[in-house]
Amino acid sequence: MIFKKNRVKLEDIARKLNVSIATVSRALDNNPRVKLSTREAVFKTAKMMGYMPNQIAKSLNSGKTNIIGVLIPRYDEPFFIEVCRGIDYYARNHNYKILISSSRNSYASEKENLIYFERSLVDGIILSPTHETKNMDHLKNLVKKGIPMVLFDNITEKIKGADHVSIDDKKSSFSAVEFLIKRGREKIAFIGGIKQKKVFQDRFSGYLNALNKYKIPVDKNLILHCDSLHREFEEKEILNFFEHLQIKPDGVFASTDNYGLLTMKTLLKSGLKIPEDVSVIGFGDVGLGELFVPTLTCIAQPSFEMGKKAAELLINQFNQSEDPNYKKRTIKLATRLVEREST
Amino acid sequence: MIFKKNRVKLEDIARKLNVSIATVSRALDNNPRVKLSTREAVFKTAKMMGYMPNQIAKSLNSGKTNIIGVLIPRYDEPFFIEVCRGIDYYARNHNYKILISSSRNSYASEKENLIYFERSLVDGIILSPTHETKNMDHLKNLVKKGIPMVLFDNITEKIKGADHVSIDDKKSSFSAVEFLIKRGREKIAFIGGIKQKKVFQDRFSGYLNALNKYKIPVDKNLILHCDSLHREFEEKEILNFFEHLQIKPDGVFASTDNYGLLTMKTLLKSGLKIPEDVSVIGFGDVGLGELFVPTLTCIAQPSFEMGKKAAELLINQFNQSEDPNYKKRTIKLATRLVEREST
DNA sequence: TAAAATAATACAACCGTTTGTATTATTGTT
DNA sequence: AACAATAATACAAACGGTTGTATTATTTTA
Repeated sequence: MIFKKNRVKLEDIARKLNVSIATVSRALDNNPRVKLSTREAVFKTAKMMGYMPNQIAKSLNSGKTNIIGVLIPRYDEPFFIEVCRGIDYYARNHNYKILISSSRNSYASEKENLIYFERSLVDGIILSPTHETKNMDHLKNLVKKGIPMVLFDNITEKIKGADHVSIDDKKSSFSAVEFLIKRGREKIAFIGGIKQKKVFQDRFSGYLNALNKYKIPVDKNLILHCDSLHREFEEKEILNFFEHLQIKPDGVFASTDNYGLLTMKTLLKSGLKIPEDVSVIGFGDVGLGELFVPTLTCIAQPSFEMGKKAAELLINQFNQSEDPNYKKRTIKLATRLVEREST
Repeated sequence: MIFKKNRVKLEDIARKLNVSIATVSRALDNNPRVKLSTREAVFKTAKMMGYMPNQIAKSLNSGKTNIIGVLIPRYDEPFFIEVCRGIDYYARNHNYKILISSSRNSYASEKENLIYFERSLVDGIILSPTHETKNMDHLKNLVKKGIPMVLFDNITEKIKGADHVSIDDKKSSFSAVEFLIKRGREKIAFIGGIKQKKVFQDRFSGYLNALNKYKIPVDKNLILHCDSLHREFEEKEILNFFEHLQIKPDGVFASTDNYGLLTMKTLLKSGLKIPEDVSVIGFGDVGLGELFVPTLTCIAQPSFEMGKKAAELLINQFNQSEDPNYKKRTIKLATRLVEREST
């Protein structure tokens, strides 16, 4: 690291001006304790020498890094990227940077990443637990140590001392399915994601609740829980499911937009017309739905907002860190149904 | 930052065991200079007390952060996310972390972010310049200071002392257009991106070169350079373009997959059949093309590989940092044409 | 013009590690 | 048992800043 050795530091400026390091430090901070003329000289010299403060040294003695650790289950999911954008947006405006990491759907990796965050002294953590994360002790321990934390999206279990941001998955999917039912659909298929994941469990519950309310019998054949962790396999799973279906559905509730698109693709190929023969509704609204023909009706989840809110809650925690009774919050953001051509 | 105050540090372990801090430090490092029994006691106590090394202090001391700064023009472009995944993959395996930031297509923000990277003492930088970045002085200065750097994707100008990774945009788009021509297409439209951006200029050149070679006259009406910086507007631009076209094209070369999909959507809506009436070919292969019906033929750009390669080059630079004559490299990764249903 | 008040600056400790060197403890040799 | 050799550990400086307190320089006051 040659370049780090040659860095201009306070000492260099001090030597050049024949003043102490402390004076230079205060001068750059525009501290009135330093004579104006000295301050000006320091500024000038600092600029001339190309001085750049060493953030590491600052952090070491302030105990603050101004970095928020963000842990998501995967990068290749537009929802998470949107959330990150939201976090970044809010954080940037409040002088924080974000350090994003992916747990790649692995509990072990989640733990590892959190350890790294802790070692690096991030000021706080925002994360969405993986589907493998059943035991929350690693999170509870961090919170117990006093590390500010906000959970979002897939909240299996609430953690005392942390904030939570999510949507009401049950209610949202209920209304999606109800929407199909009110349009006269009765053979409604469900395409879910990894069964162990809370959000998908909830979306499934919502589906069941809606059928129940309208006294529509549940047909197990119309239910698919995808469990591919990678894009390439999802399509095959869905294709396979519809190919082997005896009864053709007249409606499909897909628990993500991606599943919704793959469903439409499969159905179209099998010769069905959307929405005439079958209506399809997705979940997420991550920008994919509008690309397709027909465009996909879906439950719009406010991803960017979710990120912004998570960052806001976290930064509030920072500012309240002196107050042990600061009340943590659980926020459910509103979703809405965006009607497009597929229904 | 209460939690940082309560952190267990070497001193606490040292005090408990009645040894010096230096001994604890060496013991945890498994240094044979420390008696085995002492080492064991230190390990045990460290574990018991929940010791976690302070990365900031380590970095200050070593002058190494083990962090790679990654700067991309935008988050909401799957290509960049794929590149980041590739960087992350390689970096992770070599004990580096990545700090991703977005310049949001702004030259000013690019400069700001680089300053932040420099202050934070990242060990090196991987970036894709924005379309606004004409003057490369800020990059040259960093390189001159000795900061390892790798540029990828949109390389306006090569920087002496940095590595470069990209594809051959001209050749790739040439072959895309040639492919259409060989299929008998003659009225081939071009959908480009921001004109100021090198990659799009090159893709346009490739288009022109192909027409030239096959003596097909260039029709300005068939050429569109999109300059929306946000998703929402791109569709309108493309819709508008095709609506006002007098002559209907029999082929379209879209310089990104997203443009390709939007094009297909527009053409399908106007009643044309793909690929019967018009063939469409995209660029990127970022996972969108397979969702659509018909699936999109495209030039596949090895995004993940590009990230991996960039990280590899950067980390090589780290290891050669003592050698001022270490030869920097410019790598062009191969693209390939993936034929799907749209042609 | 000397003492008091205040402005300007310097000194030194600290943040939590690492690491070269000095010191002390233990072992081996005769 | 005395000394050398070696093992084990302690001391202290360094990384680059910040900040409380001490010191020096200047101005004000009587």
